[in-house]
Amino acid sequence: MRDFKHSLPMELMRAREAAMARFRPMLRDHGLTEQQWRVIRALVDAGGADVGELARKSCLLAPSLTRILQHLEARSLIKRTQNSTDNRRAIISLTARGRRLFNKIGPRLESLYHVIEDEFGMERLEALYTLLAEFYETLQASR
Amino acid sequence: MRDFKHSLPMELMRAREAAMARFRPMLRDHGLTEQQWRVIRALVDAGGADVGELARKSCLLAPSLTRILQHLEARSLIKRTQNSTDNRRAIISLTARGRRLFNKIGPRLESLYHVIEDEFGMERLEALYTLLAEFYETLQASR
DNA sequence: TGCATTTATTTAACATGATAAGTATTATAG
DNA sequence: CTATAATACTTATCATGTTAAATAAATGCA
Repeated sequence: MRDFKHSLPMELMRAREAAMARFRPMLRDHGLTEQQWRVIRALVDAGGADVGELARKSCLLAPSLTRILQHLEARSLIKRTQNSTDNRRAIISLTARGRRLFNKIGPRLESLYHVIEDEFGMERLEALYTLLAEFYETLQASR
Repeated sequence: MRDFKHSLPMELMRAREAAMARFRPMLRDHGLTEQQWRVIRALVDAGGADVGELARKSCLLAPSLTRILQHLEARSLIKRTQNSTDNRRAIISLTARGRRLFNKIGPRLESLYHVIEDEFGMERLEALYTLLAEFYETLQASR
């Protein structure tokens, strides 16, 4: 059997964890988990979205997102607007406070990201992005 | 700011999830989680290890591993041997039952993995492995 | 030897991951 | 119209992720 170390899901996880270890402490300093940050960032990107769209954009399962939104709402970082033609969907958006938090943390994470770019090199990083996207597309296509 | 979609941890996660979606149903059919399988596989690879070594090999945090070992022990898939010169470390190993489960599931997961190899292509897969390993080493080296 | 320190593992607490089941709303066939 | 199915979330349950604290055994040093 193939060597245990040579397991793709494990290698993907290790690489991801190595990167997250750089970002997580700063998020934690601001009382945010990695997943909560993904939601905030997706909301900045979309400027308001229903729960389903948010789940796709932030790569979170619906039940996880439900709980995360409860936490963020309790901290007044997001709000829900009930005005669609479909009463099942509430539109989620950032509050002013949520945007301020994003503006504070975002640039700091960016600079941590630039450190990784410098260490690993832009070319290899782009190559990695490309392979990852192709891998994902390949596996999705055959479903 | 860089596009939200272009986030390395997210891309790593999506790729990993696309792969795991292929493997998880079969593990579930045998009552195993992905993490429990990683422990079993690490034990086959090592043939007996203390908790710390097992945590490293299976890429699990110690508290998670503690709980997982409790589950596996309750199902008689692993056993603990208390014979080291260091009474803090118990040596974990598979039971005969654990090995049988591995022998049953392992080949099936292998063939699922071969499907991915065929779809994505060995060359690109090797390129991906190489980049992931280099990325991990780069980020570890500067700690 | 005696005691503070370090190391290995476990507990605790809270958040998320994963699956199944429940609820409310909307769409649709007849 | 109306019963039924499909959709969008939410709850529930159990397992793991993450951090901090606790426990216990081994080590180092006065």
